[in-house]
Amino acid sequence: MRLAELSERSGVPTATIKYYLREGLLQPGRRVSATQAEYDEGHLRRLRLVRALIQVGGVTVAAAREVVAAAEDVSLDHHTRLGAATWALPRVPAPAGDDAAAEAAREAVTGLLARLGWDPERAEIAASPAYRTLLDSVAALARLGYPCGTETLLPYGRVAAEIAVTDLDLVLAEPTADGQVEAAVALTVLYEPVLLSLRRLAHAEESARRAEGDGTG
Amino acid sequence: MRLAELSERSGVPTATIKYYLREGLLQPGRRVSATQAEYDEGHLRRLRLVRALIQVGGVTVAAAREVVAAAEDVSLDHHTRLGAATWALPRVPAPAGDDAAAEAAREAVTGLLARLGWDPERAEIAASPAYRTLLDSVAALARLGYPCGTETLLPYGRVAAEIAVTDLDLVLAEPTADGQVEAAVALTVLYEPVLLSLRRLAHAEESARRAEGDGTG
DNA sequence: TCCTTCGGATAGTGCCACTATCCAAGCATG
DNA sequence: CATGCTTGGATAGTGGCACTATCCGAAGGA
Repeated sequence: MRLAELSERSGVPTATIKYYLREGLLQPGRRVSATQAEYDEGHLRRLRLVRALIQVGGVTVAAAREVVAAAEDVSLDHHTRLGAATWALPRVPAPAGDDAAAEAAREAVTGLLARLGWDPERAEIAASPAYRTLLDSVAALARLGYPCGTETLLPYGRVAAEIAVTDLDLVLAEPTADGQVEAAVALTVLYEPVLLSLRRLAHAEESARRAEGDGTG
Repeated sequence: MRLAELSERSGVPTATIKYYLREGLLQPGRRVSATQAEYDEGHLRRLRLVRALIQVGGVTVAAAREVVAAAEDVSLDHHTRLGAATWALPRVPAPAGDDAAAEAAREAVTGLLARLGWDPERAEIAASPAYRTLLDSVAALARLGYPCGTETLLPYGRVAAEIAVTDLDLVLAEPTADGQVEAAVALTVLYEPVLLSLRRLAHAEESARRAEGDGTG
């Protein structure tokens, strides 16, 4: 199909598709003449994924490029490619920190990993962007004086472990290796807003229940 | 204290504090002369909260203004003020949608609420921004062909309900009403990156375990 | 007195995700 | 073959956002 058709079927403006091509989020089409290129279903599928990552997942264009590059890099082993989504989302410009709160955060998180039985030496954990984000977020909580010690974090860690099992099952349900990689990216990122929204709704539900229960609501 | 001291103690540049004052994220200080104003510990605390919301929580300045306005609006009842954080974070510019995927999302989410025993008529749920975000996110998953039916969503809903109980306990542990409101805002927003980071780390841990377990490296 | 500091106002910066315009090379029709 | 529309690539511009740099007159301090 032509670029115009790719645009029509995906709902993405041609100008935006050209931008994505320039930025390397999409492989160039097969050149069929000096001024024409041919795109296939793979391009359409990739385009839809990229759009969802950016619009729904809130991923930046630069991060999306990292993600898709890792996901389609066949020189990496399957396990590494599955982790692609995890390794490309800072989302936080690291508000620095070498104060007491940062130290408390380090301590709380180290204790948390121990309590969860997660290996703190594992490179996938200690060196990951998510680990930095976790430290920064916990430090921010500490700076505001809110409880965020190991015991406070534990329920969140348990819940994360539980969800991860569900997530992995969904990913591994995909029949092909490439399908699993794409699923890992899509499900990791797109279930984030789902989870956060559900948490907020659960807050409303739980708060309303308690208000009703104690007769003050 | 003067604006300069407020800046020094919070680590926020004076120009940025002025900007926040202009945008209504911070109450003006007590005017002590035509060119001087006095700020107190309350301003410092509020400033730290706003900074954390924006830098760590990724909240926009406009949304932060909504949140703090609702949180300090004494004309609202306690329950409504506690919900302030829930009501001010679109984070997603609503990618439209009245297609089959949107319909499937509506159906799956309705079923989910039923299975969780949440009241779909409750205004705090059905009318909340989080509900829209949830529908949009599920629709995006459906558009990509990933499983997101009621049964698939159920584990995430259960986990959200579980976390909400923990969250509410933390909020209600605050002794004062104002403290609870601020805690609701801070903990709702700042535990989001904590939860998402932990989920990513759990992915890495779980994936590595499975890879070790089945001997494929 | 003189010099710094204060707070308020205004305009500008840098980044990001597009988006509008232009261009030359096809292709399609009479 | 002429004509006009379409295509894909290149370039520059737009709008939004979160600051940030500069200027100003008034106040305070040595």
